[in-house]
Amino acid sequence: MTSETVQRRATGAGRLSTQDWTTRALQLLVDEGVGAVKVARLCRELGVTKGSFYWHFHDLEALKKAVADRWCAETRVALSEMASLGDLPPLERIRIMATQLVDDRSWSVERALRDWARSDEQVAATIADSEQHVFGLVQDALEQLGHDSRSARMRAGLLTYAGIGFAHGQQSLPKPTLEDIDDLVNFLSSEIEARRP
Amino acid sequence: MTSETVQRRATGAGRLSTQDWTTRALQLLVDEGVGAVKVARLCRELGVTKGSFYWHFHDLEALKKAVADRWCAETRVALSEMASLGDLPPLERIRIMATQLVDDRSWSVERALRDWARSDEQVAATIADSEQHVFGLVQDALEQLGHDSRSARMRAGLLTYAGIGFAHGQQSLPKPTLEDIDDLVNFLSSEIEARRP
DNA sequence: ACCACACCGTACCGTACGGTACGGACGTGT
DNA sequence: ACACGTCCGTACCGTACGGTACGGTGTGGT
Repeated sequence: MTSETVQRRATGAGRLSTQDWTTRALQLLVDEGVGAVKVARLCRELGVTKGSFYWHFHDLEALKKAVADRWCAETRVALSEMASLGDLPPLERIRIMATQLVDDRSWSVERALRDWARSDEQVAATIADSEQHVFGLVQDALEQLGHDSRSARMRAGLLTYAGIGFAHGQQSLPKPTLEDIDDLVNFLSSEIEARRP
Repeated sequence: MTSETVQRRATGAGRLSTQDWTTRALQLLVDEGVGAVKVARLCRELGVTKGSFYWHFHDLEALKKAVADRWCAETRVALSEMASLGDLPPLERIRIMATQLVDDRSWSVERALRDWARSDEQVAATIADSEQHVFGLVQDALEQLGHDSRSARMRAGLLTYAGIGFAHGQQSLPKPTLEDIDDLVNFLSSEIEARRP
């Protein structure tokens, strides 16, 4: 039933569902920031008027909350999929996460959602959870490689913060290649050989 | 003359200068994001009306440009001060940069300005310059420590991205202590001992 | 004393936006 | 065929905002 509705709206005809609004709102949010998600703008892009919007949602906050709820759910799914990599060797887990972060277009929604989090508690909480989750995965992998907790904590934090930074960086710095990622993973898993005075 | 004007405005009396507007605008920008810097809001907080604003600036864009110009200038000064660390030992240079990044409150303006950069070309360009500059400093320091260019590039990118990420991260991850930074710097300057199969 | 200018207040306009009230079209079950 | 609920269009309101026009006020120079 819902799939049919979405299908019809995708072709331009038919009625709108809640998901149609949230998807378009999320797209607007990613492309042009929080300030671009407005009622009139959404209605114009969906080919409807405000009468439709205020039938589906009580107000703008309700729409934003729906978007946040949906994104939080999808993020939880993605994180659980990451956790299901537990049977792979630790080095491979880290490599996959690093590669996925760089290669995927997920950093664009990451960036948009992260500045939305400045004005929305729920989004901020979900992002914080996401950070801690990734950090924990990397830390566990490093500890399984024989690193003590202090070393694993430092290196996992370094990689996690670097991932966040990569999402927010301008494109001024050279984008790391697959070889760079290999170097990086090998580097992160290496032992400290000697300290220089 | 200007100092007197600023002084008097700081105590509540007197006329306003251009700097009074830019400082308050920057403060608003940092605290509540780009959407909070409005004419009426600024006038209310400065105890003036719009007649004053539109005498100092032609429109809102002019005010934003003034803020951007001023911040860009201050950033250039900070970067040149960083470059004046050239005579210090390389490890110390990296440690100072890392410590300053974590300890200082500069990350709050960093974060605000970086999402402003999404809608402003000048701000985006300045941030990109800043990134490349920091990256270059770290890379040079690592090369002076004997690392080949490929290794230095990877490690400098890792640290730079981690710095950006630290500015944008929620406070969910543990804030690195001074000891953590020591570990981090030692780790970044270490040699790869052995690769695990 | 007077003038000129920097600085600001007052009043006003156009527009964009969030939100409301209400009616009409369309399908669906009986 | 009838009623009912879903979904949306139309018209309208209040407000907040960017911007303009113009008059007033204080201060420094001559």
